[in-house]
Amino acid sequence: MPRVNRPPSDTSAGQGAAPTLDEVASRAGVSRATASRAINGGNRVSATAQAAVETAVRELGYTPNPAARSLVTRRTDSVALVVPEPDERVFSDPFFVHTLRGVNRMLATRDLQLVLLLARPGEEERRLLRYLGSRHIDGAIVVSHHRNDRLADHLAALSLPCAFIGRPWTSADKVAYVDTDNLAGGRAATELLVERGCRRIATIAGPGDMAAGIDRLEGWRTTLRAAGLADDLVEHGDFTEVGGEAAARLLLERAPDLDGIVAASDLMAAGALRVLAEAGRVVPDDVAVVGYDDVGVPERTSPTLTTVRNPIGEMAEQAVRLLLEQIDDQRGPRPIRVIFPPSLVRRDSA
Amino acid sequence: MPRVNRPPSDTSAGQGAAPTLDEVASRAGVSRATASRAINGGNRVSATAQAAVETAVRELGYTPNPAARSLVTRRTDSVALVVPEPDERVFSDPFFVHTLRGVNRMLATRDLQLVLLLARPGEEERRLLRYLGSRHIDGAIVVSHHRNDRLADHLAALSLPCAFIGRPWTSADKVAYVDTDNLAGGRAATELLVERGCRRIATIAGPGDMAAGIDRLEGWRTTLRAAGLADDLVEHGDFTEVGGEAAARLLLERAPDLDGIVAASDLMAAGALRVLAEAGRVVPDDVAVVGYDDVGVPERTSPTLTTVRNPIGEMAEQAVRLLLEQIDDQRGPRPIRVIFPPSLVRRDSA
DNA sequence: ACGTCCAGTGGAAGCGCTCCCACAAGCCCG
DNA sequence: CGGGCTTGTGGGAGCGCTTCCACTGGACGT
Repeated sequence: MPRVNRPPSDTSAGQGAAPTLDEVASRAGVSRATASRAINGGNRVSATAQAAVETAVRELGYTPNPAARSLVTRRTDSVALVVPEPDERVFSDPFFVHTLRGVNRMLATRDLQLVLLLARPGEEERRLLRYLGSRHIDGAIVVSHHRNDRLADHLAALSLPCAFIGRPWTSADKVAYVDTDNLAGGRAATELLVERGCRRIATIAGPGDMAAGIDRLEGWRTTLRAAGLADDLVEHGDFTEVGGEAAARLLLERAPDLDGIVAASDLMAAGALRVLAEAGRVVPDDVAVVGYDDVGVPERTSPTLTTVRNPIGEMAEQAVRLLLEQIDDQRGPRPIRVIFPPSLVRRDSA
Repeated sequence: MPRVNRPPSDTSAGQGAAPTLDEVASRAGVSRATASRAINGGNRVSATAQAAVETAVRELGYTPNPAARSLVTRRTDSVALVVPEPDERVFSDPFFVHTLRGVNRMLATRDLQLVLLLARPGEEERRLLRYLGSRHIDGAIVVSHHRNDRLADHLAALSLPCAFIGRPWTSADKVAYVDTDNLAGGRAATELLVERGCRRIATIAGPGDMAAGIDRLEGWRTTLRAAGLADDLVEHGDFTEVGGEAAARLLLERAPDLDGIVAASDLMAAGALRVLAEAGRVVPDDVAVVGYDDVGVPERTSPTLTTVRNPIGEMAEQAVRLLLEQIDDQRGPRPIRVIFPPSLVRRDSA
């Protein structure tokens, strides 16, 4: 006695229920196995069978059931983008936005889906880890920003394929990551000003709990010391324009004679430009300004911003590539790292 | 002869392989059925069995396999957030960012995952629709922004549970959506200025292909006409600060005597404030300014911005609620709509 | 002529889970 | 004290798919 569990109406063409592989197979006059092969790349399938299956698929509007598929393949074809989000900064940051788009674009080419995981530390982090450990996704890309973020440890322990964008604070030797050389970037920006003849060079540094902030500041500092200049003019900003304005005002107050500013982000540099203009300083003649990132902002300021280019697109791309490698040859995660060199982009502000 | 397909090493405790329900069950001394019940809410399970299962789960570090589960339940417990993304505007818009966070927060409470789907019209849209039609997700939230966006039609045809944030351009009678009354908002802002005594009131409108832009503009226009004032001072911006600056400059040039500006976003209003300050106009005495949205920006401008509050958080929340209703009682999608009234928030700029 | 090989194929065994159903107790009621 | 409950339980049948394996027949080498 065959089981008939479906609603009676379903005996008909059944618009409501999605077609299954069985239906495709019988319509194409082949077995389920052959139909499956035909659909997945057509290995070891005769041309006739292939064509028949393709026709059946089209006529039925068949789409494979992803749950059934991933139950057996143990792949979900989706990867997580993990964003520790202690505040809204992440989103206002063009850096992050471009990362997101880069990752998304790259994944799309491989037909992988992006699952966005926002998680503040604390309760949400537990949820996050639980999720990551549940075979929901094939791997994770982590936008690593903040200091006390033990995600890398946990991911390494989970042995889930993952790639960090930005060096993780812990377990940097256990996971794969891409990064730029922020130290070199900070140095390059500062050296430009020194060579230009600036002698009183300030910096608007990033937050002290983010690698990008710390390293760029350090690059600024070493360069100044090497040049025998004072390195006392430091104000921290939060990578935003408003933060940059506030910092610039403070600096101007502390050192009315300053003749150069290295900002740790373009947005902060833009804020500084505005403050300098208000204060009647001419850029770059009175004060030269260098930004950081070069994504979107620098062309639009006035004057246009000389900046250190952060190859965000390539970084995102590379991160995805590292991730896919790990997913593909399942020897587990491997701690590869790729560091991109920064490059100076000269425009009008310095 | 039993099938032994696993690698030999797996006979042992098998750290590598994830534990299955079977293992939990046998460890707890119950059947798989009982274990399943215990894990899913514990209905019709004795206290002892419940406890035994919970212990086993903990000891084994068991997590249900989502693929297996959704294969039978026909639920994936994840919903898509669809963002038509013709350009980067979406991300720089605080409105969008807050929507994202609101949706995410709301979904988190129900343990649903957010799958972010960015799709430019064109090739990517095909991919998107294919994805949506494949039982990958239980439903979709669509941030509806742009005019020639036929997503609503397609979703209605797919009969996939969905909810739009912002009235869709087509099929508005077939799908559920939440929106604010942008017309009323535009009116309220303008009326405030009229009552204040402004007589030469300009507007910085949003893009002409977005509902929010059009409706707010229309609200401005009807109010001015009703008051017997001229409605010729219109400049369009792109919802950004830079756009607002440009528009304000243009307006000031066209009508040096203007005494009021209604901006379709806070960011544009902030840009206008800056231009007005540069031009030596005192806000609100010379020129009164009203913004729109009230999310983050208005408190930080100087002077602080009077604005029309857009209840973004509640909208996102409500959208998720509409979606969940449809998902829960599977009578298919229903075209409910919820319109939020805007409210005026008075600060210093008007 | 015969074995060998290999491209194609279908049968069937699961992947790990939920849930229907049958069944065993214990309970209360008349 | 037997019939009906409710409550808890396990057996087992799938969900829709991939993939192992055994098998066929024709092309090929010797």
